[in-house]
This record gives sequence, structure tokens and C-alpha cells, in this order.
Amino acid sequence: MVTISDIAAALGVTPSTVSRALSGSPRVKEETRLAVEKMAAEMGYERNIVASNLRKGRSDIVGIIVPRIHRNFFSNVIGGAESILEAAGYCVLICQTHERFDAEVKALRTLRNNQVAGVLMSHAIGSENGDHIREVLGDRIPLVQFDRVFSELSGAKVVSNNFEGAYAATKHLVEQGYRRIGTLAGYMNSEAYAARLEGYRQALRDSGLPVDESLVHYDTIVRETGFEAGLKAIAAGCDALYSAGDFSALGAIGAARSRGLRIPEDFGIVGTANEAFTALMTPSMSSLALNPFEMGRQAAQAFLAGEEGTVVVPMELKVRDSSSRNKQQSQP
Amino acid sequence: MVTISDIAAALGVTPSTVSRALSGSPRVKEETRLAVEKMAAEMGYERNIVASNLRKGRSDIVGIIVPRIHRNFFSNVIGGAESILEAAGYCVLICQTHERFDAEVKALRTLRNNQVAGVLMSHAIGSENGDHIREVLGDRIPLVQFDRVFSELSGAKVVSNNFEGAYAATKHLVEQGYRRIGTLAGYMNSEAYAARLEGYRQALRDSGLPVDESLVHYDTIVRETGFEAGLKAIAAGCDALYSAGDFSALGAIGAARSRGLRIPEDFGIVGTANEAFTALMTPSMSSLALNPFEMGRQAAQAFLAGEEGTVVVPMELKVRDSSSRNKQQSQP
DNA sequence: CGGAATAATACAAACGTTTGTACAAACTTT
DNA sequence: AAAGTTTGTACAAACGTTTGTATTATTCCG
Repeated sequence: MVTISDIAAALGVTPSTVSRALSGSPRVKEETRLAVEKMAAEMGYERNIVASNLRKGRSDIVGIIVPRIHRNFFSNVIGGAESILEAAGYCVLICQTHERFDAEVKALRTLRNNQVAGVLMSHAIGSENGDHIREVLGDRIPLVQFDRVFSELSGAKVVSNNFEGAYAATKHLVEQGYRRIGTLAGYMNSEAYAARLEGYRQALRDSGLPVDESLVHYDTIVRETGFEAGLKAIAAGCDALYSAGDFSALGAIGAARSRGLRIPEDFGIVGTANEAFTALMTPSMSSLALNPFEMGRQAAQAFLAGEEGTVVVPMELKVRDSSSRNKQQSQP
Repeated sequence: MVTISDIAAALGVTPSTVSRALSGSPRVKEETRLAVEKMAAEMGYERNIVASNLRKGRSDIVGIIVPRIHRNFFSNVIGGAESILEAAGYCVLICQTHERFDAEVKALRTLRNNQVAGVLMSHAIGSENGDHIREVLGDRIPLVQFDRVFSELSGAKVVSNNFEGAYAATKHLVEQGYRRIGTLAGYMNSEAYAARLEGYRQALRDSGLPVDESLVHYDTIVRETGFEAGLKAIAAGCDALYSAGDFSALGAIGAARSRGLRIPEDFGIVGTANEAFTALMTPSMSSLALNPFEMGRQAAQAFLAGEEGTVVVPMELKVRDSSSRNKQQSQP
């Protein structure tokens, strides 16, 4: 491998001059820079990033920590972040936590030990608060949280308008004539889910419907728990559900079917996340779409800009068959 | 940050001894090692990976290059590889090529410049051969190819039994009574697709059916191209398709519907990859399942073992409604 | 034209680790 | 007990880059 010293020797200058020339320092003559660049190209030089990182104390790697990359939402966030970061000369190190606290701590350690330039993350369900994050990251490594955020932590945050989204989804169910609407609320240690639950409640209140806490089902996030909660909701006389997740909504549909209910005639449902399958199933599932690609872009930009604020990315309700009792509309 | 020199100073030994103690060298006394480990723990020492990497000339990072992480197949391969590599003390750097040649070259460069310990990859459709891979990686960085492999490249390979899988899928269509079976064959610069096409052909031959080249549709891989190819196939009188991808199969289903054909009565289809949506749609789609998690595990193990051979991971045909004209069976 | 100011480059130390070699001490062996 | 062998540490040189300071070359001004 050719080093800056090789280039320096070939040109009769010192390594420091070569280094400065290649990094665009104003302290080298234009003429020298050109000569260095030419020689570097000729010799096929490429900067040793590891050495550079050691000396600079940080790398060009940005770490992204997500619960699971195969979730449509997260892989699209990653895609969005990548599109910005790559253009800015960073590369992306992706870690999965599988929703486990210990894996999250390990991922944070790995990133810190690799001296990443920054961390973009959405915490695991298994994390109750953000203490470990600041503890591992210290105050040297910038942090951008997205989707699931701990608001007590400093640093930029990118979130959806969960309250408004869930509000719109629930209102939509009301408008379709459903009257006893429950919710699969998810995990309350995530502020995103908590905000959705509040939006659901507010929509019921504003519609003059009672808010019945027995219709709120917590800790539902996968298909299985959605199925069980769906059975309970049906037993409690629900005629519709707003689910804070698509997979749990899928489970609930299974539950409704197992009880012989027709969708959307007897039972309406709106999920959240707009997973690919929602549009492809029959009946197609209405879902409150997040905008993950844009969230990833915003998170990356917040990191690059070094700003501290909270960016809100709007959600969009995709009305499909599973909640369309009044047959006027249906989106693909 | 506390360094090995700090520990050395605190114990009155030299940094080299501390380094050897922490890395388990047999050249330090058991007693010394214990003292070093104790002091390291007390002082909260963590090895500076970047410095270590610089000195050793390689890192504990394994790069994984895939066309797109949001593809179910690839995210599961990554998950499988991660499960093995993490346990072995490596961390995983993921790059997407978005099927573009230039992005692939860039990813390879990034990985090499980060001195990764190895690369696991599935090449982009845009790559016609593996010249650039060996050129960038040199012969120092071990390479493991999976799914889409260039057999001319040295190094381990993990593939599916594409020939046998496509053979089984096509035979299944024959057994269901379809007689004019076409195929959405994908890109022929990928050996995986080429092998599937051969399996399809062989199954027709063995069934005594003619192999009609006009029923082979190339370069179909997304929904749109699948739709177009589907229209052509229907116009040519096909009553079934084996598609080398699920998304193109989805497009073909759309094409059949747009022509008023019932599935599976008038038109049968089997996709490939067993994407999540295939089981959830109505009618559910038969698909030739790959085993991505296992492929990822195998690729990681091949890297760790440093072996050169080719590992074949078997595919499994998931028979569902879209190809079940004889109503006896249907899998979830 | 001398001296000050500026520009361009050279020098050298540092980042924290690993590792080959040298050395000293503690054991064997005859 | 001297010589040889093993064992445990110390020493020092890397790995390739960056960057503060020193030095030399150039320009400017009165």
C-alpha cells in the first residue's frame, strides 16, 4: 500500500505537506497541491482511514442502531439516512438490537470503541430510559434519536406527529360509523406509542364517544399478541380497532375472522406503519403511514448540521378496504 | 480515556505487558494477568479499537454488501451472518448498492479503506463480472459470496440449489395440470437466475412438454417489469408462470387480473423468495423459499473458517393458493 | 536595501496499540 | 556450581496519519 510518505519521497517534499495538500489546507501552494494530487493518482494512493481516524480521534463512520433491520420502517430510515450521509462522505455502520436492552448497550459500546462520528438511533423496547445511552456515548459523540425517542436526552430528535396521526386514524373509524373502537396501543415506555394512544383518546372525546380504558390493549406489537388482544376486544364488544402497529393489526384481523366477523362490515381496522403487505392483502389494510425515508434524511441532516431541535415528519393515513364501510373511497 | 500506559504506570509494569496480559498471551504470569485485569476493570479501561486496528493492519469489522437491505431476503441474510459474527467478536458494516455497479465499487473501496477483516457480498445486478471485486479487495481481504456469485472468483460461496428448486416449482405447476408454462427468468448475468432458468427448462423436458424460448422473459425483477412480461405471456397463451422473483410474480398476477383471468383456475403462478407478503395476500402466493438466515450463517462461518468451498443451502417450495388448482393442499 | 510581514514547507511529536528482540531472573541439568 | 533452559518483562520500533511549531523562502513597504 502506498502511503503519503511514498508520495512525499517521490516529490521531494515532506509527508506533512502531502497530508495538507490532500486535505485541502490553505497552507500549501496551489502548484504543490496539483503536483501532489497528480502523483497520488499516479501511484494509486488511497488514504489509510484507520490511521487517519486514530490521529483525529474520530472516524467517518456514522452508527445507526435500530431494533430490527428487516422492519420496513427501519430499513427505509436507514436508506434515507444513507442517502444523505454517503453524499457527505460518511459511511454507515448498522447495528440491530432485536429489541433487547443488552444488545443495545453492546451496540453503543461497539460504536463508541470504533470512534464513530455520531449515532442515529431508535431505542429498543427493552430500554426503559436513556441513561445507558448517554453513559456509553459520553458527551463527545453526537446523538440523533428518531421515531422512538427519550425526550430527556439532549441532542436532535426526529419524530412523527403520532398524536395527530392516531387522531386522524381514529376519527376516520368514527366517520365510517364504528362506535366501539378499541386500540392496540403498544409499549408505553416508547413515547411514540404513548402519543398515539393520546391521539386515539382525544379523537374519541372530540367525537363524543366514551373513552373506555378496558378497550386499550397494551404491549401488543407482534402478530401473536395482536391476535390475543383482538379476541379480547371482540369479546368486549368492539366493532373496530386502531392498532399502533401493522403486525398486531394483522393478528387482530385473524382474531376477527376466527370469530366469523366480516371486514370491514362487522369489524374495522386501521394499522400503523404501512408495511408492504398492507396494500397487498385482501381485504387491503388501512394504515397510518410513517415517512421513514424522510425521517432518515432528516436525522442525517440534523447530525450534519449539529442542531439540537426536534423535527416532526408528518404521517399520512392510507385509507383502504379494512376500514371502508362507506364504500366511497379506497387508496392503493 | 484510559490507555494501557495508564494501567502500566499504575501497576509499575510496561505497556507491552499490559497489552499481552489483556490479549491472553502465554508470555505473562497468571498473577500479573489477574492484576492487570483487575486494574483495567477498576480504571474502566476499554481497548482503543482504532489504534489496535492500525497496528494490526486489520479491523474486527466484517463488511456485508447487498443490493438492498429492505429486501426480506437480504435483511435475513444479514441477520444470520450477524448472529454468528457477533458471537465471534466481529461487528458488521452494511453497505447497499441499490443494484448499481458504481455504488458497489464504492462500497468495496470503503470497506477496504476501513481495513475490514473480510467481505460477505451478493453482487449488484449492474455488475457483469467480478473483476472489480478482486481488483479492489486484493488478495489480502477474504471474500465470501452468497446467493449471487461469480464462480470465477476465488473464495467461499454460499448458494441455493437454484436448479433443483426451480425444477421442483415447475414440476409442481405441471402436476397441477398447467400445460403452457412460461417463466420470468430475471437477469442472466446472475448465475442464480441462470440456474433457475435451467431448472425450469429441465422440468419441462422431463415432463414431456416443449421448451418454448418465446415463453422465457428476461430482465424481470420488479413488479412493473413482471406486469409487462405477464401481459406478453398471457398474449402468448401461457396458463402459468414460474417467476424467479416474488415481486415480478406479483406484477404478473396483476397482469392476469387485468385480463380477467382467475387465479389459480385460469392462471397459475409460483414466485421465488417467499417474501412476507406472499403468504398474506389473497389468493396467497406459492413461492420457492430461500433460506436466507441459514445462508447468512453459512457465509459467516465460511469466513471464520477461512474455507474456500461452495455451500449449498436447500430451497423449499411453499405451495399456496396461487398454484393449487387441485385443491388438495395449501401451506400457510 | 534592510527589516518586517507573510507564505510555504520542514520537523517532530503524537494518537494507542502490538510485537520482535533483548534482557534478567528463576529454574533445570550434569 | 557452572552452563543451559525456561519464564517473565522491559525496550523500542513500528502502523500512517495529522498538526503545532520551527524554519526557510518570498514579498512588501518605507
